[in-house]
Amino acid sequence: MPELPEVETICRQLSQEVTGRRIVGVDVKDKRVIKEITVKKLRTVVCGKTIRSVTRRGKMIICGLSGEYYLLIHLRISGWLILDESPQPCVRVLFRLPDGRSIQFCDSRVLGEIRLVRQLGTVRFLERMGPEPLTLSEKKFIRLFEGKTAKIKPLLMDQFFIAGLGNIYAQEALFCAGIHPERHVHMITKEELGNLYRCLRKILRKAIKKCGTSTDTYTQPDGAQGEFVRFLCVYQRQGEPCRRCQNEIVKKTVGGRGTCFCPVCQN
DNA sequence: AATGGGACCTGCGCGC
DNA sequence: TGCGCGCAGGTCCCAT
Repeated sequence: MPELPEVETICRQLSQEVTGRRIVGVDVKDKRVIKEITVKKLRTVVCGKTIRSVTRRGKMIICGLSGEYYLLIHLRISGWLILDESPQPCVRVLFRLPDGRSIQFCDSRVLGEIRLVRQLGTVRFLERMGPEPLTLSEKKFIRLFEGKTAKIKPLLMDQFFIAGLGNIYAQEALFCAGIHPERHVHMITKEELGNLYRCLRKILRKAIKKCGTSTDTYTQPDGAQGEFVRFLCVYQRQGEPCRRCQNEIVKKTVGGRGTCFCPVCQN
């Protein structure tokens, strides 16, 4: 699933490859991924525009275009971006570049979305989004939890609480910090939250360094796999031995989401 | 106000 | 072999 490290990897690679290039064509293969505007309008506006930047906020990819337009791309569960000359499997939209390559929005489950806006401030999802975990002090991180009572794992995955975490990295961070995913946050000490903060940042940094986690459809824009999958401790490891204590990793539903953890190391 | 569940989707793996 | 079912997950939306 594309979460912060995967989206960061995509943005870094794309930014390097396509910044300053012109979009010469937009080919929409599946209009379901285009939200809020018509395909015609998207094509009319985007054709001829130069890509000024490729950045992200949380899991949202923000592609700045000339003429003060922003292309917003959310990959949701099964989306990925490929930069290539030949059309890829599951491609839904292609943005053609002058050199023959296209930025290809691929998505097997068609839950991802592309939007075009003039002002980022008008996008509710971006406006309400919580802080970036990698540019947040420990003090501010701990302060986020004040007055909260929810279970820790659903809270970490709440984009309005903190940005960029999904089911993989929330689980991995909790394992690292030795915290049970169902603990209610008011029962977690400040020391434990400090530990969680350090675990979270360590894992996100390492995952970015390894160019993300390829478990399902995600690949980097150049087609390479994300290598963090080798370092997963709990995600999709139910039934396998805990890397720390050798007891069996279990899986249960927490806040409606599949959640793996070590019942011995995490409490 | 916070939480839970369904809808959106498709591909895959399972049981029969 | 083949069919149908359930599950996977991020976000939105509605109900409680």
